[in-house]
Amino acid sequence: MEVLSINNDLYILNEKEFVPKNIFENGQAFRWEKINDGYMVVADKYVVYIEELNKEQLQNLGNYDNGILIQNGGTLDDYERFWKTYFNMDRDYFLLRNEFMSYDKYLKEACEFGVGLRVLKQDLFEMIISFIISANNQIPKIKKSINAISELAGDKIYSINNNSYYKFPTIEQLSKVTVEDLKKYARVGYRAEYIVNSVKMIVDEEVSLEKIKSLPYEEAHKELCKLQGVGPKVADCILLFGDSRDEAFPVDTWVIKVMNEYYLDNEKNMKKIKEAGAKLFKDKAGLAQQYLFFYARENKVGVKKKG
DNA sequence: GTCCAGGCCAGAC
DNA sequence: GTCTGGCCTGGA
Repeated sequence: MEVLSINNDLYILNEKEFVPKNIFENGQAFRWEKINDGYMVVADKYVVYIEELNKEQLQNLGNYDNGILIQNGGTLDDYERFWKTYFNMDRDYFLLRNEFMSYDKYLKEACEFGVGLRVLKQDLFEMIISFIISANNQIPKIKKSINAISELAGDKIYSINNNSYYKFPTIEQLSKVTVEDLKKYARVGYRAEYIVNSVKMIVDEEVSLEKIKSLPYEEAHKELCKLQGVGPKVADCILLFGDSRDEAFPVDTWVIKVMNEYYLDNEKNMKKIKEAGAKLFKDKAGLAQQYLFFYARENKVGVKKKG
């Protein structure tokens, strides 16, 4: 793997374990938009366009086998300080998949299907709010709500043509937004109270984000569940995508389907499904979950066909 | 009009 | 502790 920065654009070269679709369309991130063959992504203070390089571009850069463009991603310093962490570039996904492929034939198939998937390390506070919104909701709506909240309270970071992009608000900024505005502009419905109350609990340090980062997984999970609108599934998403807790195993409808299709027999108890995940995949349950989830949703595993 | 979506909460047992 | 019904909203 090699990283270049040319004219404020970053290039990640000769890294096969990096497929934008498998990273962004995997339910872990919401601040992206499919444009042409790539993705417009807002992360921290950055607004970037990410796409796979074609043969000509690879040749011009110096005969690389494959590569990713992060347009407007910044300098190598930006890479070291932000992108490297955001994309978890220190994790060797090739090794990880090889390990998983020896587990069982289902995980093997999911790992082959999901080559290039990576679990992001995003901002903890942003993940808390994002996944409170995600409950009983669908991705296009979640994305709209989060963009609206960013526009409502966050700093403007970039404008192009008539589009403006906003950073996700800080705790301080979001604490000033009212339930009424969240309902009216962000269309989050009954989740508005959850957001306002949870932000207040964080501001008042009834729940400390620093503490959560330092606690062992089980205790961090318990701590997050004190927040309104945060249950077991949402807490696991927050820990997996916002704090790189690989043992977190979010059980959503797709995981219920895929676990019952391959590992369990019509188990409906979420807690038991989660325990099965922990037993099967141990301290890497969250990573296995990502491959299984992606495979299940893309292939509609466990969905009864009509007719 | 009806149904449901990447769950949580409150109340009942 | 475990189970059930209700829920904002927008699109099928």
